[in-house]
Amino acid sequence: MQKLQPKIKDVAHVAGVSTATVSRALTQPERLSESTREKVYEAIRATGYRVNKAARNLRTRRAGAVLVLVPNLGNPFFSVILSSINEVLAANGYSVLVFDSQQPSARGQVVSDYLLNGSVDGLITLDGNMSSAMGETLKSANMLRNVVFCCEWSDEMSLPSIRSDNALGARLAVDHLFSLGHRRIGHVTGPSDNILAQVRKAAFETRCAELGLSIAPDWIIPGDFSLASGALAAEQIAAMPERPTAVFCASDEIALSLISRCKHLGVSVPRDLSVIGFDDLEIAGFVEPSLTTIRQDRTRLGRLAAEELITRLNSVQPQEASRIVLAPVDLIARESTMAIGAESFPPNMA
Amino acid sequence: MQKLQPKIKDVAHVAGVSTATVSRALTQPERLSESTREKVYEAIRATGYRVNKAARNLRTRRAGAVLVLVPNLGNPFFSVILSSINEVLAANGYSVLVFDSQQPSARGQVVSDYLLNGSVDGLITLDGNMSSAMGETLKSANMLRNVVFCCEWSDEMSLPSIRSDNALGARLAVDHLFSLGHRRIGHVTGPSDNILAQVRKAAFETRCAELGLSIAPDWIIPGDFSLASGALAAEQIAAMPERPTAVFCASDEIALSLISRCKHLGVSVPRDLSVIGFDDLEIAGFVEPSLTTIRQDRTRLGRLAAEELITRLNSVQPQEASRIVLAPVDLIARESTMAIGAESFPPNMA
DNA sequence: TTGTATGCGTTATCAC
DNA sequence: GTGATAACGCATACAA
Repeated sequence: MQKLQPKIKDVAHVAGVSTATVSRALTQPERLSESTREKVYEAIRATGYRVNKAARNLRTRRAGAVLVLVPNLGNPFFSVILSSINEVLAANGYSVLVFDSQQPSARGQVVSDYLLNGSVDGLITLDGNMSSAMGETLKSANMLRNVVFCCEWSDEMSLPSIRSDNALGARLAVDHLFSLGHRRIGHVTGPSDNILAQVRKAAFETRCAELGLSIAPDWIIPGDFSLASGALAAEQIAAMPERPTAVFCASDEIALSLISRCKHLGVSVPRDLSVIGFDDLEIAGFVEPSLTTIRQDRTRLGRLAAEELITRLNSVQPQEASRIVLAPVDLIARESTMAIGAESFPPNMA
Repeated sequence: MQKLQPKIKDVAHVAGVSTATVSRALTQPERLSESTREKVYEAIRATGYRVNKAARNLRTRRAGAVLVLVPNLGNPFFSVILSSINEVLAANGYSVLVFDSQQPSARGQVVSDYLLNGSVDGLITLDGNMSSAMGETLKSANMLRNVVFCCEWSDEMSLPSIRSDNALGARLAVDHLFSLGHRRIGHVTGPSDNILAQVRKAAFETRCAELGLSIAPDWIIPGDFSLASGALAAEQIAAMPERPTAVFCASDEIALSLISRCKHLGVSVPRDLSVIGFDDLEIAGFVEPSLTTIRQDRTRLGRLAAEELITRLNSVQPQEASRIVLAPVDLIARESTMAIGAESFPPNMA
């Protein structure tokens, strides 16, 4: 295609040095005398030379790239994380390869290939459902030490994991509602096979028990994090003879659509029902009523995961096998929750 | 790291053939006799061999990867597109490299490197603001024929472009409002340097003129596609002595937050103000009132862009330089717009 | 149909 | 501090 792309040899010729010297100027400039170093730089500028990535990768047996596995790229929750991962990795000279783990494609094979054929040096997965096949792949490729979980994780694999303090988040949610006087609290869950959903639900139940709240079985409504499941949950709640006065949703998407559907059904939020979400999507602050929620610092999650991986990639020493980093969460009190029995409205934080 | 990774030579040895034959089994299986082909496959299975990507790339002078440039990865509008791009490219054996073009990093240099150092074979950019420097880079790398614009584009570069019919969208919006009896229509724009914002605004004004509507200057409210700008626009509208009865927003995010803020300000949507958005984000159907909007088929946009690029990458023949594909848009009428003067409506809980 | 031999562009190992 | 030179692992032109 481009026959004219200069190679290291051309630069060496122009600079009047050997190819080895040019290579050094690129990778360990401090080992050259200043004069030759400048000569080489000048030659590089003059020729417009760029190192050929494939050749370098072949020789160094590294890829300079990281694979990020995202469950459902279309979900707005993940894109911010992806962005901050990208930022940190780019700043450290790594490329970001992205793959949607819920894609129709025969993903097992595809992902394995990335790992085994040297396309990437490491993996950050936002998907906690790692197949055992993939675990085997990682092990066989000696890549277990180059994997970092972000947000989600798998209890079966003891790998480093950057995650929000989900249990704390659930407790904060329950405590918030409790302090507002709520004693009848429901919960719309995430998918039962999702680790986040499991942890949040368990912590919800534990906290309720600690506070002496009795939760009717039908107040635990199965969902899947999606907008659709939030709307469904609203229908169920509206139809209950004994409604909860508040509901803790496992995601903001659930909460947002639940609130909207409730309005349609004549259930007013927060007057008839207080609603609290999880995530703090950007839009949570821009709806009416604005959404009380548990904030996850997605930017930090992505950044920490990227930094953790880079540390591992750069160090020869085996790192602590399964480092778990809990990122803090915060309760963001907005308008979708209010004190029980309280008349009227907004920023009513009793 | 992994000293044991089998190479093509090992497979050849096990299969009792030459390395060339193994290579052929991988790239042009039809040129081998069935017996040897099977022998090779078996050996590959037995050894657990995987092609070394770097070596292949070096030899073939291809990367098997595509760079996708996304302006603000955090914006939910783009992630669905990214997902469908990923799907098509993966199905065709290409990896997806993603880069946030609004990243703090010295992006010009970084992106240029991707293109010049052979990391990628082509580029799909969702960012229409292509710097002239980058245009030069592409030209010098002979990569101009491997670039496809998706969603946004640049009029200065005649490159293939997959985009929604934005002008039609704006017309549909105006016509919808007009048919509902609205004669005083406002518009919240996107960023003035954005091509989509420009086209939508121009088409809005043209259509209004065609319909004989006079638009007060202050009804054209500058925005930037963001939630924040929608809320600001609501403030401005509420404060107007002569309000429009309807407003066409350049994005769903603008529309959604505009509606919410309007409620806070005592302006009821759609009773006092009809609002129509642009994009049809998933959440548009899950808010209350649900959002009337112009639907863009994001999945199709991504898929078409990916397919267009693949066609170009696979063909030696020079393709039509600047093919423009207009993806259809649709008006999705929901609850945020209503006939003027019409008394009440759905969930209008006053 | 299959094997032999060369080169893709770089970095690492030696010497000097 | 710098220069030869041998890999890195694969695909392909050419022979057979």
